[in-house]
Amino acid sequence: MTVRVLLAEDQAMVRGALSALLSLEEDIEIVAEAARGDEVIPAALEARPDVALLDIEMPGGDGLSAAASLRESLPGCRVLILTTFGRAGYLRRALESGAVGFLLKDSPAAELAAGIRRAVAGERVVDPSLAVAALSDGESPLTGRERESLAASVNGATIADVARKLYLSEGTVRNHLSTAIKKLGARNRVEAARLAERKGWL
Amino acid sequence: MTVRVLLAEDQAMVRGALSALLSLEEDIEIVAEAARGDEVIPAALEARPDVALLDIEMPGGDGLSAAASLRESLPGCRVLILTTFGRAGYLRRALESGAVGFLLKDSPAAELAAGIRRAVAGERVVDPSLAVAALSDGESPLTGRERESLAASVNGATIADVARKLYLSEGTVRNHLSTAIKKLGARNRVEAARLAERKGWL
DNA sequence: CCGGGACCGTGACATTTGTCATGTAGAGAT
DNA sequence: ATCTCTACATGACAAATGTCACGGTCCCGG
Repeated sequence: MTVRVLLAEDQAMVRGALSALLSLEEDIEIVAEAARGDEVIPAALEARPDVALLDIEMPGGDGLSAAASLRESLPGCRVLILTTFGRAGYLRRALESGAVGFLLKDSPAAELAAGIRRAVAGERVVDPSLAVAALSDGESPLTGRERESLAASVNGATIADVARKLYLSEGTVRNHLSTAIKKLGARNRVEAARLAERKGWL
Repeated sequence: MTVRVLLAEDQAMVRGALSALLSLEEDIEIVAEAARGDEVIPAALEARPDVALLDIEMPGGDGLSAAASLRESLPGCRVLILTTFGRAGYLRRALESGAVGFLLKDSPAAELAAGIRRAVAGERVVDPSLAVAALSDGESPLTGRERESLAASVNGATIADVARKLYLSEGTVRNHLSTAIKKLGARNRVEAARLAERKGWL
């Protein structure tokens, strides 16, 4: 009885390599591949996989929202998230989205097949060190507006730009950014954005 | 006659997957692996590969400088750079470092083995679209000090911090950043840094 | 109902950042 | 020798950013 796997990963060479890696396993079969977030659902409906292996960072919609929709349209399919970044916020959101596991590309290659088998067996698959980090990092201290303001100013946008985008006064945006900066112990909104980003709070 | 390959890539799972992919080829053999930049030279001296496949972004020294040292300590070994980012500056620096090829992780998986064979045959291996981009992007318009000032202010450092680090007056740093901003058509030093970074000019 | 308390919104004010005019030094052309 | 061009350095000034004190709304527990 082989496990039917859908593989979603945007970098073609990595996708092909992972496919080769999994094809070495007798009991695992790649039945569908996706290069973009919005290709996941159609491919899954077509191929009916037992397990979906999703990257987070993809063009056309990220893996977390794909996981959520997959949860609805194909409830029997277990979702495993496979990503580069061990951000606590990612893990939390992944589990909220109905994923049963969270693997890091930094982990040994052998854990991939093992994780798939454990997912099929109904277990949760989470890197232990990552779970600890998620607990210690905890929840985001940012309020909704603070998060929005910070997120809108990541790529060099002016405060005036952010204010326009959020339909707020410039003073208000400055204030939200200021409190965010203080909460995160940063010197700038730039540094604040970097820190929040790294924790997965954006 | 099999090709002996060294594989340097920091993400263990990707490394294992690429290894599996290449092992499927009859005429290719992985004789060494490295997870960090500074492991490349020792591993190469030990295993004497015909081809070194190097990622750029690695802890412990990047793949470009590893390529340069490899050029000296093992001149017979062809160097192929394998990276996520098709930045023009990366390509230029890679070729300056003595690499014979430059592959993108976005390319199809089949190009990897093909690229290795072409490298062994003495050909240059460069993605054509990337070569065009490199030519159109051209050289960096930034002067030395401008580049330094920008690079020092990427992660949210204050102008005062940058001035201290470079032993300059604050006004001077402001001026270098200002010209850099104007040259790149940016609104901020943040945006300027992002643009320059993406072109590989940092 | 009546405080807290959390979140949001705003303008005044101080600090930081970006722009400009100006000056110096070296390299190459005339 | 002089002229020109580029890179570098600096301080004065204008514009953007960060901080602060203040109100308003909503919700929850007493």
